[in-house]
Amino acid sequence: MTGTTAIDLARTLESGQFFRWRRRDDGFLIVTHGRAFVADDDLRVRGATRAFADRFFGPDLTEIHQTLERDPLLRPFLVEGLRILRQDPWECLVSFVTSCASNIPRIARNLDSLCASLGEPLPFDARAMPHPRALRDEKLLRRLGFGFRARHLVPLAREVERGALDGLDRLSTDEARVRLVSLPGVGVKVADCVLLFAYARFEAFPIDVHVRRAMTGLCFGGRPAGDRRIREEAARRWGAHAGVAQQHLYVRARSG
DNA sequence: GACCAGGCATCGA
DNA sequence: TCGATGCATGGT
Repeated sequence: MTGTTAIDLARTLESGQFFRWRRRDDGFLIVTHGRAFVADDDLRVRGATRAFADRFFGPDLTEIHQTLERDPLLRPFLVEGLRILRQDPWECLVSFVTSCASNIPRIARNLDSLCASLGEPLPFDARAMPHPRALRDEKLLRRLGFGFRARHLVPLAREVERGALDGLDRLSTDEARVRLVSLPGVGVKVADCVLLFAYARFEAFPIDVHVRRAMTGLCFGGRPAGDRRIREEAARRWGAHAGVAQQHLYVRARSG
């Protein structure tokens, strides 16, 4: 038993939760947790242990999927094989601060530039996400194309260096969110992405423009609803699995 | 040349 | 607590 049943790797990587991957002839190059490895559609892995890859791929969601299917409103939005990856918290934090008012190709490009410029070399010609102490120069980040996002990244890195993420995994989701939101450049949406994609808090429900549109159409008859009501509705419908539902909604809302 | 993008911080009502 | 605005830049 590998723990990697029922995963569509391509669909999962393309779902906008993780940006440090690239297609190759022989599979996908994945850079995470300071390492680089290659995985193919059959989940054969090179450059990492089975256990490392499986942990990154996240837990099997078959049971959660079956639970979500019972919601007739959500059922048409569900896609097969979509996982919630388990990312490195710092790497995930940088990624979603960078995602602010951006788009997936640009986010990936920004992060690649950052890693090429400041990251340690890895196998497969990859570069790691730089350590927080390496993010010292806002002007460099602006030259790399981060725009106004550069403003927060240096102070954010300093806070992380001082231990802002230490022990976060032992806090409740609400407590962890409070701490994340206190960091520079981190609002509720970015915090929820980090909680969902790095800490496997499946109750976290990031609301971006696509999910907001999908939810107002789905649950509020197309009438505008505040994020507070959307969050309450998601919690009421899907509870501890709201974040998983969110990722399906996001994928479908973007692909049409 | 608007308009929008996996938002956040700030300010005024 | 809510709505408007500025923030950089690239794509449509």
